[in-house]
Amino acid sequence: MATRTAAERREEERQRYNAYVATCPSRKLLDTLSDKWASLALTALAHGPLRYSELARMIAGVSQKMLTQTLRTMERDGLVSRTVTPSVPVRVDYRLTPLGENLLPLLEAIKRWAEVHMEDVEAAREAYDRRVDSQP
Amino acid sequence: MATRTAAERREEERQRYNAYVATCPSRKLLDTLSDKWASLALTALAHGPLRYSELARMIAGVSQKMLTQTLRTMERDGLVSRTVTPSVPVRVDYRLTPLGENLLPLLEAIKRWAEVHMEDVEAAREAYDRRVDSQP
DNA sequence: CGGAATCCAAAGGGATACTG
DNA sequence: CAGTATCCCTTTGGATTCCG
Repeated sequence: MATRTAAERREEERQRYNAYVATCPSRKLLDTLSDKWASLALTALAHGPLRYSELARMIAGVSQKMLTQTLRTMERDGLVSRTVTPSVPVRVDYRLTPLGENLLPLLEAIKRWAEVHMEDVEAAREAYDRRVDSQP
Repeated sequence: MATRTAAERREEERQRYNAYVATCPSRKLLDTLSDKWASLALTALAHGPLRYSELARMIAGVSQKMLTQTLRTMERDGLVSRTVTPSVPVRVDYRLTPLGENLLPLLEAIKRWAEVHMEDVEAAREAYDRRVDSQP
């Protein structure tokens, strides 16, 4: 049956990739960092704990769904901790764990590389686009 | 017209994010590195140029479409260069540019951080999952 | 050999409405 | 306030086919 075979092959490929990700720490870390809002949340929390609504305001453009999802993932990964104060209304604070703080210097390194080299990338892109545009 | 307004709002959000990405080098860099196959291609090319088919074999699990797309993007970003030898059949080699080579140490830094700390992340995940599972 | 073009399924993610 | 649940559009990416 062609359909089933194709689906199975797809599943195999997916698992091959997952297996790779599972054994490759760098890949796992990149997956975490590149989560659309994770690095933003991480740097937002760099200077102290914040409430959910404060985070939502600082990370302009994030939807409530994605903010919650991002924070959950980061909590699960041990990068942030979540503290509920059972007042009325409830108050929830997020703060970096030591592990999360440990990640900040790496983000800094990424930022530094980017600040130094991204204009070269920009220039390369423009040059590339000019080349392509001038080709019929 | 509700439909049009919703679509416009969505478009605005998208552009807000794009505007942010455009002004944030770190975010741009993370977008590049986290491209599912970019870091793999980068490290595959670390020790010298490779042909298209060689890359395809080294990066097991990548589809031809994604490999091509990744290489195009990296070429546009000035990270790799593409050389066509017009023989029959054609031969195409990819190699890192100086800019691309310059990125390798950063990948190394990411790899080192991951190797040192990802087991903490693993442990945090298991602890988190145990906590959640034991809650009805 | 090294692609480009097309098609389609699956995942991602925003909007909205509801809850403790 | 800080979420959860649902709906549904958009994007991603694999499979397949065709080309120089």
